Amino acid sequence: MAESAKKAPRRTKSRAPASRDKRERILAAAVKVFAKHGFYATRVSDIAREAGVADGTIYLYFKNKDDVLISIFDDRIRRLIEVLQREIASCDTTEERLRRIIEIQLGLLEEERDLAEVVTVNLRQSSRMLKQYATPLFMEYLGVIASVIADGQREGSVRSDVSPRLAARSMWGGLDGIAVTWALADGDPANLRTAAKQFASLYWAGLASAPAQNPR
Amino acid sequence: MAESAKKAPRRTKSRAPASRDKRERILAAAVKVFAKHGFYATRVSDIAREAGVADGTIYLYFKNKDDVLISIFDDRIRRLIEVLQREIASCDTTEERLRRIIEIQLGLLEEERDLAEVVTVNLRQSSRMLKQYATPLFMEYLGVIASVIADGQREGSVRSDVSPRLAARSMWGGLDGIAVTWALADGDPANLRTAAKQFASLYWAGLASAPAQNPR
Amino acid sequence: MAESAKKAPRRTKSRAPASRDKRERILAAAVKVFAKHGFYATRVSDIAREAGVADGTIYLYFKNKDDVLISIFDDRIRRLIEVLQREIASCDTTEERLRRIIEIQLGLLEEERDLAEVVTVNLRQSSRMLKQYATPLFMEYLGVIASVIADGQREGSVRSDVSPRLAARSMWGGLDGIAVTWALADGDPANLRTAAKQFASLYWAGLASAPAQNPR
Amino acid sequence: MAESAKKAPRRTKSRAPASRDKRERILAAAVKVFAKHGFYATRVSDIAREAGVADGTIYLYFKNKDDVLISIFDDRIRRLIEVLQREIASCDTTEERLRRIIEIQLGLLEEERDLAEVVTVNLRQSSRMLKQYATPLFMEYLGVIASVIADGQREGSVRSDVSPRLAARSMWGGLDGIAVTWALADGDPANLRTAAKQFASLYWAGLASAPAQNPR
DNA sequence: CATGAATGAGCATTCATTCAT
DNA sequence: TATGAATGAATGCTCATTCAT
Repeated sequence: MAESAKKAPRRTKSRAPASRDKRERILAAAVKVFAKHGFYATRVSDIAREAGVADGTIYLYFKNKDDVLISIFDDRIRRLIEVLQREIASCDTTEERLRRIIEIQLGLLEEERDLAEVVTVNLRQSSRMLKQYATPLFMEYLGVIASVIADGQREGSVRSDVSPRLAARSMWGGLDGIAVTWALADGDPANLRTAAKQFASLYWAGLASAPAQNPR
Repeated sequence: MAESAKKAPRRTKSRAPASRDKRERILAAAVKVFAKHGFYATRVSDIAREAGVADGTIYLYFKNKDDVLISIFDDRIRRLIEVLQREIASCDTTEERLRRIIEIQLGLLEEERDLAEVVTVNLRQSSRMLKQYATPLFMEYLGVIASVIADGQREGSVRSDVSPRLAARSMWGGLDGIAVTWALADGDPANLRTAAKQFASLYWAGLASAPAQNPR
Repeated sequence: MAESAKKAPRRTKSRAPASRDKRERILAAAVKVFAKHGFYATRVSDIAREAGVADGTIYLYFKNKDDVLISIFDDRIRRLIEVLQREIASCDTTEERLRRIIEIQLGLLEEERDLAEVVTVNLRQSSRMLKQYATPLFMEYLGVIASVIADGQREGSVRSDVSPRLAARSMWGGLDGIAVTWALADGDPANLRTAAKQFASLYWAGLASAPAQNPR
Repeated sequence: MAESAKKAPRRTKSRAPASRDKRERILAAAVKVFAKHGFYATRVSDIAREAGVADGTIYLYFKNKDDVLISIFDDRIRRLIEVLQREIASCDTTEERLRRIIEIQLGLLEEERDLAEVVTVNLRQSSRMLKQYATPLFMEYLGVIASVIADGQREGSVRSDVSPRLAARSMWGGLDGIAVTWALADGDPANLRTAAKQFASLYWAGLASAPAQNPR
């Protein structure tokens, strides 16, 4: 504290909206490095360097490394759910709603590929504790999709012989499968948009109650 | 934990049968502990204890811990592909073939839940190296499904406006999504069988070229 | 544990100087334990304990165990070379210079017997990497001696029918041979001083260009 | 023993003068690999492979890895001492005897460079136990040289103001120094022979009692 | 609040040695 | 005797976490 020569430069940002800002910066950094190297291969110091803070600082905002990952889920997925719900509300038909969800979930890959990678890849490795935290949130996300489907069943646009929950699971899984292989293989945005359209068509064809919905 | 079955022979050093048998035992043990604690949380000594061998013995059969995981993929998935191809050959229609694949992939969960967990969970965490090894094999697996779909398109039973590759991806993903949430949630075999039926219906409805295949 | 000696200076927040101290302490500890047990038999934790630091701390200052040994060579021999050159500069004749070198090299044994042991013993075991690092430095040391001899030849005090390089090698070897056997055998400082005198006489007699240099 | 398919090939030599022969082969192999990689970096299995025997076989002939190195010293140096003594006996003058010793010790490098490397390099690393065994033998070797010098002093050809023991040490050391740097640097046999001549001249000039022995 | 040097538990891997065959 | 699969103790190194400044 008495060392003069040190305080001067202060390269760690402008000090103003500190707390909130720094937490955010750490999360963003974590998303980036987790996506690149995976949770286990990422060192806390990697996150710190990427965020431009000291290692110890991370422990002022998060309980431990696990907590950083948990917080990503918490922050980001919660936000995603909000976006989803807003979009859903602005759609008129169930088909449109599902199409929108598909676009958003796959679109996430383009806009925030890192985040998608983290959510997708890291949901599974996780320690027990992490699983405990991440699962409910993930279930909530699935719940949003499931309720769109359930609503569709109620209004008659969706066949009633499938469990909304199951349909939601398989939709999420299908999208995830596309995402994983897309990331593994080409990574071309154009292909992704084509994939979104085809998947939507496929999925809605499977789900719609009416006859003849397969486009010729 | 195999306590009973193991203690009897105990360090009587039944040297003879060795090699093949022991490698197999290590792999089986690895599947078990990887499934329970995940790849990263599993120590090599855990595998060794489970397999009833010394730590060092593992290195007589595998290059390192990564190699154990890779070998699981290699051995097991290769076997799975063989089973799949045999089953496919014995089916008459594309619908039947896809239904069979769905049953097998989900059925794997019941018979070899640990293996399914390992394959499912660990395909993604993995180091670069692992990814390198696992991906081609996984692509081969997808290829089997894709070719069934392509065949279906050729014979006219499958709509031709979707890429077989994409359809395969989303099918695998859907099944995987069901598997993950099933494992995370209930884990009741009955539910799994129901899920298989519903998913098959859903998926085929989406994929079939003809009209009106949605059961009333 | 160095409790006392450490807390005092603690002034400079600028990590480097504070570090300097600890790095030095680790090197000193390493010299001590390497000398006692040899490089291979010494565990990193031995060095750490001797230095009063944690195992991990060593890796803040050195890349690995090899690097510790390399650093000893680097630091110490560089220092030795400097001393040598300063001393050489302050001598008037070649004979005096060589006598001085002999005294210094053998004298090192008394003052820093551990260091001498490490330098002497470990120059040879070493991994390839170590050899790579140690050799050039050692060659530089030999070069100092060789240039003294070459100067002697130029001014006519040293016979010109021997290669300065070879003469330097054999001088270093002779001193080293004395050192090794001295350490192995008695270890009596008095004997060492006698040895230094006799060797100087012997060596100069062999090297001098003039006749009759054997003292009666 | 009951496995038929195994005994047939019998690639492990002709079985006749087994024991002696095999021990010898192991020692020769050990010299080779110790020279190449050093004692510590050499695995017992390396020696075994080089010798064409099984790992376990080595323990039928030697107590442990250390014992192999000790045995090399014992066998080889004992032999070297014998050679030296025979050669010495066949020389007429002290000068000639020393010249012969120099030639033999340096010549060893050419003929049995590996052995020289082992003796030279490994004398020093060694565990305590090894030191215990190797030192006396080494001292015996030095004793041979020392006694030649002592004889020379008695007959008046060698100056009497140096300790024969010290002279022997420095001679061995000088030769060793030349050897080490020769191995490190060029490795050209021609240079080695030149070195032998120069060193002999240098050394004898230093040691001789008479005046004017420096060749013009 | 922020820092980053220090800590030390934890773990993969190696390899000398044993021993059933 | 000879074998080599199996053993398991031993250890270098990493990295999440702490805490004095």
